[in-house]
Amino acid sequence: MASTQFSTKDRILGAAEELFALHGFGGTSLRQVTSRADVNIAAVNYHFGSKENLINEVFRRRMDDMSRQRLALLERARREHPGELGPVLAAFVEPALALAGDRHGGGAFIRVIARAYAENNDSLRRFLSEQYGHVLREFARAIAGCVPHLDKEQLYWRLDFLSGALTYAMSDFGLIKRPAGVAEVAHRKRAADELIRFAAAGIKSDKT
Amino acid sequence: MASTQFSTKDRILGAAEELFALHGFGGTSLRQVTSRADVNIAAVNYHFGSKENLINEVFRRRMDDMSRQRLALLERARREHPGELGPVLAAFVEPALALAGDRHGGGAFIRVIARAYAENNDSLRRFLSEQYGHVLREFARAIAGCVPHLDKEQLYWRLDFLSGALTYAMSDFGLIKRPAGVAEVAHRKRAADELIRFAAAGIKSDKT
DNA sequence: GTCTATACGATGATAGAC
DNA sequence: GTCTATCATCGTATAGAC
Repeated sequence: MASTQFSTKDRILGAAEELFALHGFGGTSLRQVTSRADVNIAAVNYHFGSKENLINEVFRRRMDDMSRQRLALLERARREHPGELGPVLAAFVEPALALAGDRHGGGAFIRVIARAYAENNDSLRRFLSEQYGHVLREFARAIAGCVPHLDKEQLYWRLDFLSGALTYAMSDFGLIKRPAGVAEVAHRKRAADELIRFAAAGIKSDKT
Repeated sequence: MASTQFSTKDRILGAAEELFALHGFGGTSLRQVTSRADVNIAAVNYHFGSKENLINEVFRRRMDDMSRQRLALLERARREHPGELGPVLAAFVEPALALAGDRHGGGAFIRVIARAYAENNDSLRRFLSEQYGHVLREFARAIAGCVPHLDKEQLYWRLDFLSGALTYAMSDFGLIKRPAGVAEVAHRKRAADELIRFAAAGIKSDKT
């Protein structure tokens, strides 16, 4: 079979990702997805079972990749800059912002995360915690090693604040918008640098 | 008329807020809303014109109140603690966390906010920016007065990070969970104190 | 002014033929 | 695996009762 061809399943995932990013979940109909992917409407239910599950699979494809990048960068930071907080934060922040800024579905990705907030009790949240909780715990350990005076509870508060700030930055929801004259890559780099500086100061802040 | 009765309009708003929090905008049908509110399906279009406008009005009911509290506390902070960053941040953070912890619908409201991210509702975004942007700008001015060395762009980045961390804290999404033995009010106070300290250090951080 | 009954086109999902 | 056909349900609109 020709390697230039994608499977029906992959074509659906790709089309869904692009459309979700553009118009959101509710704003994207499966008929739009299957039309863009050039497959029959019923194929999405055959391969994914439901629209809900299709959304989860779009998300997983990106999240797995991001987690690998984060852990690889974290290991490098520990090796090359032991005891330094900045490189650890960079390992956490940069793969996420790179993904959010990726034109191919990054927008969809961040919206799935936001949905996980909202569905406070739901299976998506459990899924995230089970699949990717070890990544967060690894970063908690690394940060604790850089800021040993911090007690554990306070460290977790500050990790939560970092995650929240990062999510917000990824979502482009706030005051800051990318100016027309600035390239996407440069904008992401700026966001990462600003966030790392902000969070480093916050995390190092005195206990009392 | 009896004051113990809510109007049709209010019953629709209340039912919508609860259901939006539970199942999202897309996941909540107007028929579910009107069924819970015990009104006819057509009443929502009569009173609100569309589902989209109903969503906006659900936001307005909570946001107007929170914005008033924020601005009142901000004015007091400027009067009683001129030049101090902490009280300004407290004026921004505390009304939001109080709303998130309020048993009367506020808890539902924060989940509604997360839904807004998740579903990338552009018109809701525009609505929020138009209606409440002046509050954020007022805080930007106040913070700039406390940290004059910060240039404007950097200030806006940091305000976005603060907003993100605050939203995350409001949602109870992260690693930190309220322990069973801690009262809701005490947990909110702890969250506010931790966030104010974290953000103050981040905002004051040196430019380079 | 408020509200209801009802209808319309589009959607997500499913069953069964191929 | 993929299709066509079909179904319940969705948001919205309208006509008219009180």
